[in-house]
Amino acid sequence: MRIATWNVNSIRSRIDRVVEVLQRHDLDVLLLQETKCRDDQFPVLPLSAAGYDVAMHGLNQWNGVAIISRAGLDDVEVGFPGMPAYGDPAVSEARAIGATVDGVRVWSLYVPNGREVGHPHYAYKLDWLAKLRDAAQGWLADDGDAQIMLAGDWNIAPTDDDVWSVEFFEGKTHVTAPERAAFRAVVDAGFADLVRPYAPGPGVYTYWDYTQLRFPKRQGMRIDFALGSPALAERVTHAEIDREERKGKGASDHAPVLVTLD
DNA sequence: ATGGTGGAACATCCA
Repeated sequence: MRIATWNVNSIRSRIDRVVEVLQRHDLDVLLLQETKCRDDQFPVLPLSAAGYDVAMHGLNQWNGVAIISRAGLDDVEVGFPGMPAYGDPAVSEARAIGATVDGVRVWSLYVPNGREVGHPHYAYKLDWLAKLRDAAQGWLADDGDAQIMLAGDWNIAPTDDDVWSVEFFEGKTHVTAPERAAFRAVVDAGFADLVRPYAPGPGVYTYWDYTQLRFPKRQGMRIDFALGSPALAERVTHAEIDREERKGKGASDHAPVLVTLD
């Protein structure tokens, strides 16, 4: 089984690339973030024509997550238990959707950006990650043999090797100690980075800002991850970051991250 | 090895 995660930065503006990625990589499952549309706006037909089903969750033009699968979509769940809301009044955002595909519980996750250190959105980000850790820890406690994938845009560069310049990011979000600790807590709960063994750094990224020629200058960040429970991790036979997909007109600012299971 | 951001309610916000 081949599973990928991708921050697509608008499904409506990228649907042709999504179908092409599904076919080029012979994907069974594609987890999307930043679909940026309501469910009724989601372009389902091109995916149906390609043989895929979709479970989507979008409330407005912001955020939005989806799971595309040609291997089943069971027990679809919107949001994880305990997921925090944001704003005044606090509203639950479209940042998490889960489903079971052929015995694998997959989650498409769009971690809050944080905006600036000290901003309410930064506290929200840390709380969201802590609650995700709690939920995921509970799933493993319930069944230590569960095959669980936590994949998506984590908006965290876990180590200095994961940014093009430590100096550039000093004092900015994505690299602060609390964010890195929150990410590490999920790993420590039993969810390993499934991709890193197959895509070692430094200088290996999943995101490049649209501005300042960041991509051709190879100035990116590794912020998109597929983490897996022990039972899932032992099934991984290959993984890669599709850097080619970041090239050309109409690219997302994120690259797809792919995992192959036996 | 790409083209000086891009996407969305098209005003600004968000990333």
